[in-house]
Amino acid sequence: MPEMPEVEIIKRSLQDRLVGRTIQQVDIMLPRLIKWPTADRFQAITTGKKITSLTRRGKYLLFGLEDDLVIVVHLRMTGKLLYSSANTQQDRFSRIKFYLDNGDMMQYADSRTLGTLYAMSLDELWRITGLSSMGPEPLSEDFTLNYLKEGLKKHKGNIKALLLNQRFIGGLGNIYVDESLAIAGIHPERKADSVTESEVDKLFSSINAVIRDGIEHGGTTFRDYRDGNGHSGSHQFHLRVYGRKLLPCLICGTPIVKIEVAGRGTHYCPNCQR
DNA sequence: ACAGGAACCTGATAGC
DNA sequence: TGCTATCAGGTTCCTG
Repeated sequence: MPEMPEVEIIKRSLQDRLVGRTIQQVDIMLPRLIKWPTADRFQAITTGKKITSLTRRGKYLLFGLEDDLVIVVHLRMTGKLLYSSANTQQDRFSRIKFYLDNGDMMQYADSRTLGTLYAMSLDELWRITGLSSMGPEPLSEDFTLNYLKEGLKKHKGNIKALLLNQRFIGGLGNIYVDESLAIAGIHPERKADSVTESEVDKLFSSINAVIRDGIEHGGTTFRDYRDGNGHSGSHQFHLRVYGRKLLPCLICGTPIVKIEVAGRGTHYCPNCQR
């Protein structure tokens, strides 16, 4: 469900409330969500630990704990982290609860149960391949125009699949890729190596702009995305193509088309994007 | 290298 | 109303 802007907002909404708190109790209602180590070990090594930091890498959240331990969470499609008082009615899809030393809790809720959680020491993070092999993120120093240019040049496949590949760029997902391509005027089925110099320039700035705007608007709430306090974002009101099938393009009025590319629903303007 | 499909899962919604 | 099909902000693995 969430892409990098949504995960960033979740991080910001939880950071101040969690850092410094101690995890007093962990209830795991759905053990198979724990991918490392076992659910029992996860519970044993996190219980009683103080949370020392909360950071994000791509779509992963990393809860730093004392003793150089870390809890890693990937929300996949429908995962949520919700902070509340411990006696609040639990979410309908609550799967894991972290009870804190101040009488509050953070629950991991997930309707499709595709999310993944890990607990390990910092020097074991290499075990999470999606994390350790992740490419540079938009808005970061490592994500340069030249990196994008060279990467596109080397790829024979279509550009949408490449932009979705987290090894190439960390954090982009289906919505923000469609939006980036729309602003840059590039058809999602274009071969990556066919993109021209001036198009790469536009794409580079559109990727950064779309991610920056997404964060500024508190994320995109299309269905069930919420931040750590249960609040919706508003970037859905700023989307150019995603979810706008048959609606007029905001630039030229041509109806937005929806097709399948790289196995994902893909929206674009057939007039503006070539 | 790359495309396509399946798998992991469940819920909301559209269509009949 | 009730059944069936389709789709979903993600990632990984397998086959051709």
